Amino acid sequence: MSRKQEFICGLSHKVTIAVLPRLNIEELFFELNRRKVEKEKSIKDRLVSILRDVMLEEYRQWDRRSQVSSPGETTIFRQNHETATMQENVPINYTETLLPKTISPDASQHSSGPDNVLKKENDTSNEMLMHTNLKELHVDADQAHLTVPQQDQLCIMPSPSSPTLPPCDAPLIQSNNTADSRIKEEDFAMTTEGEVGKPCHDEYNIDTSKFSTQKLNTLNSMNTSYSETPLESNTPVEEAPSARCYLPPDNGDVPLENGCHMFEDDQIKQTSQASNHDATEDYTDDRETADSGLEHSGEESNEQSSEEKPFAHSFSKNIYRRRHKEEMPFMCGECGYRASSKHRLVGHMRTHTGEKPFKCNQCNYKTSFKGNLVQHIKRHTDAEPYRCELCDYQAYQKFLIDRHVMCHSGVKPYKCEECDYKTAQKGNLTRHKRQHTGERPYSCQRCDYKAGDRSNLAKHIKNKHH
DNA sequence: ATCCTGTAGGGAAAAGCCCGGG
DNA sequence: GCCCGGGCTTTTCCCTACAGGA
Repeated sequence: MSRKQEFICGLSHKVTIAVLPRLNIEELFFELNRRKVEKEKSIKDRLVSILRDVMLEEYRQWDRRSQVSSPGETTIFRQNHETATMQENVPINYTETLLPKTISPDASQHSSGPDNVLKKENDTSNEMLMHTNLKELHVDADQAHLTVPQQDQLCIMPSPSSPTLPPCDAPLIQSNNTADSRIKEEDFAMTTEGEVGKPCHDEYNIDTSKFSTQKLNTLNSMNTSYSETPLESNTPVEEAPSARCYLPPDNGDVPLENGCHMFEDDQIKQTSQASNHDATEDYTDDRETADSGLEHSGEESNEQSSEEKPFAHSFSKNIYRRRHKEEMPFMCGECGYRASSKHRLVGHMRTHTGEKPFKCNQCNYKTSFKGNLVQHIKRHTDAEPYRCELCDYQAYQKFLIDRHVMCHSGVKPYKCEECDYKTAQKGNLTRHKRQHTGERPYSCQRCDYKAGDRSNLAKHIKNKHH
């Protein structure tokens, strides 16, 4: 798929088809419903496949229309779900990502009304959240010149009776205008869904009346200052963060910079809490029981520990599992990455901003993650705590010693599908496959030589041109 | 000289796990 | 006691360099 397609077929401004597998099944259903595609009971992979096909078809239709229309000029418009069909309007981009909190069989029974408009409900357990990023309508740079149409072409003016639609009083911002990445209230505009409140499936009903717009109050002045203590003798220097992070004023969704949003999923929370009891009965964790026996080795101590706090132990652990494995309420609007907590998402956002606040004071190394700096600093020490029992190899990372031991064992889990080649490292298989594809991405600047491996090109240059 | 492979170093990013405070 | 934020550690993925045999 071309980069162009990747960007155009997104669920929202920058979310691409590649993100589809990371969406919740509820989100997939919702997006399908939004596109008026008949859904079926299906596993998530199937839904992803369906939605991907739909999005590609939309793009193809749009592409054909673009070619028919005057070349060199493309108009941004939004799909009017009320009046237009997919054949008539093919969206370049969607400006909002709607995240239903849950799919309830009786969701259609939920009331809807004006009270829900832009209202932070006291009980948010049933609230479905959405976020918008109208201002970040991105179109690939190599696309045709964009003409911003009139406001009525851009925005779907919400019906007065629509319970979820704030007024659209601002035109969409031209896609390449990204100077100010902050989301303003005026930038919000929800499309009126033709299927609002209408069951989309016998069992999976999405009541869009339960959606509310995210809270728009951003605390721009808040700074994500880092207060890292120096790492022992190496004392990594900490840079002042250049990017600000938008933190939630309350329980609302949180727009972060660069289209990053956080979602508060109270419904999921409630569901998880409701399931806590059952989960605790099934939960066992060998490692934790082992840890509890540090002072008293053996099964006895473990059993004793469990007896002392039979419920607290499993409940606490269960909370951990719920937090870190089941709930992922914080989503990055850039790539669809989901995090279990805000600080994880903040860290993730550094991968998009390029912020690298952690610096090694012994070299120029910078990183976005403190843990990586800790790993890096080990390089500057002589300590290599991991040693191979079969040879003299030593490593400062456990992963390195594990991989090394794998070489001794002769285990080669990566197999080529086209020949009998096997290897212990995935990268080797990737490199090997270039033989079958004939790919030689590394070209010599001084002759016609091309290599499938960078090191071979380096050898060639060294031998031929030096 | 070139191709191919094995091995290993290291960075980036995310996940796992834990703890303290509200 | 519970929940949340956040810190530290570990794991995973990927790219790359280097050496050596064919």
